[in-house]
Amino acid sequence: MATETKGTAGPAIYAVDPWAPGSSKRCARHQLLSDDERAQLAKFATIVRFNKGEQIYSEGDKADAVFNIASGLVTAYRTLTQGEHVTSFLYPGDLFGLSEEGHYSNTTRAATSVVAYKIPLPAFRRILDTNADLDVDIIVKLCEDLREAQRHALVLAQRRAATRLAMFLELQEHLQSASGEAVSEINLPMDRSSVAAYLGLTLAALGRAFRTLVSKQIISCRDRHHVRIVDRGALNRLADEG
Amino acid sequence: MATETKGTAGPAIYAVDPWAPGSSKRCARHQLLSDDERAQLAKFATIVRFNKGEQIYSEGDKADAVFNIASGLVTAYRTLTQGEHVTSFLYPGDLFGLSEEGHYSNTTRAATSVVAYKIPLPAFRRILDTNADLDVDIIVKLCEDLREAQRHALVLAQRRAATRLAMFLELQEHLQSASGEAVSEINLPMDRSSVAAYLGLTLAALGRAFRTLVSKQIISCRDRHHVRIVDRGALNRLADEG
DNA sequence: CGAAGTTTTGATCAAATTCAAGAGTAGTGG
DNA sequence: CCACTACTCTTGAATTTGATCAAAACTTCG
Repeated sequence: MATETKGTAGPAIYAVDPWAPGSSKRCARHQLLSDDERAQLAKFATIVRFNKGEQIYSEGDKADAVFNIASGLVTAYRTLTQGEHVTSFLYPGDLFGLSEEGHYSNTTRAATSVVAYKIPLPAFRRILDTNADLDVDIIVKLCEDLREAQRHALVLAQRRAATRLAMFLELQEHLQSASGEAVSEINLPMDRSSVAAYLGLTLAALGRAFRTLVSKQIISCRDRHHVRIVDRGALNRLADEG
Repeated sequence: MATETKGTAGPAIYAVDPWAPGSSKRCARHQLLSDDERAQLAKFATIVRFNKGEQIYSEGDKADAVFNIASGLVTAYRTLTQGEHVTSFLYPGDLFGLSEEGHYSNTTRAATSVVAYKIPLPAFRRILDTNADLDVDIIVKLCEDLREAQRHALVLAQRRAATRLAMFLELQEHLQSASGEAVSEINLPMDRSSVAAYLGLTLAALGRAFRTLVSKQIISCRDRHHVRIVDRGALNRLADEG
């Protein structure tokens, strides 16, 4: 596990280059920030650690800092009268705590143990004001987040549970391959109930969807957090033909 | 076909102030751009007009310009094998065509007749590079778009059709009140099938949902594009308790 | 090992989809 | 101005699918 301390590497924002002529490697994410930018941000950032299950901030809290994940997985969610809705899963290189108007718009919780940079909002704004390049980086990152949220909506618009799961698995695989990890197996660090809440399904329906995909020989599960794609063609068909 | 003429007043981007201390008027949107910024953008912008139903750009097209709506309603959607999924409805003051990586990520179509500013991407990037304030404005706008997309996902995560419709109506009303319009009646310029595609429902299910809300005396429909809220309490309850 | 929590599985019930037909709205041209 | 056509929208009946409720299997952790 990557343990970082103050002043070594600094915050990092990973994203695909949006201006690139849509050529060869459309999917590779890379570090947006220059060493100088990282150093500048690091000056004001503190390293914070959260244990699995610990809350980072709550929906409605006064927003006083933005966070940048160094390692671990964060779940962003909203609490409704009838249950939880998971807004997004946040990975290393992601920036969060930004999209608000004075108050955080959702609750965030460490899904695994998490190490993150915490940057006070005033400092962050000051850096934004003085560093035009960083502005553009943030814009790039936000565009990516926006696309991601739209993809999430696309998943939720699907009728069949198996389709939603198939799309989710492809999404996760894509995320992992884009960040350079090995893709022989899809890693799902979050627990089932979070996946269910992300996919707008009950735990029961999600379980059934997994069973369906496994019994159709489309995927196989080593354990609850490791899925292997057996028949990619069938998975693709499920994902885009509904 | 779209006719173009040179800009007069200039682009305008409307959004809520995200840094404002979460005090009194949390919902009011205002013009983000200064006169100077608008003038600068106007120098490179052309005015384009689209008739109802006309396509503005297609998913996958090379992204060569961003658009800013002056008047009218634009529908952004993706085409799937099984039908259309509406990503978002775009209103005057909205900016679109930005969230891509060299290629547009969805298709846009004029839902009514539309007047928009078209800003070539190279010029837009140049302005971004030289104008730090504009960067921040774009960031603010993107954060708002992101929240919007997340709200959309929240709507789609709802199980009952009547709930989705209730949330949609509240969203539309909120949008209209935030832009200063009268709110005695909710205006739905788009057609039913677009609403259904936005809500992830079939036309049939949406029709039934409307009928349910009307028969329960929660709303009343003057015609297909004008809805009045009769029992706001009940609508709220439906929207947040599922 | 045992206990609390999490996940799978099963049977019933409610709700949306599908398919098909009927009403309502434009929009066109005589 | 009305009638005609094409289109959009609503309504109805049968089927599919997920939710719900409840119980059993599996994990995890003390």
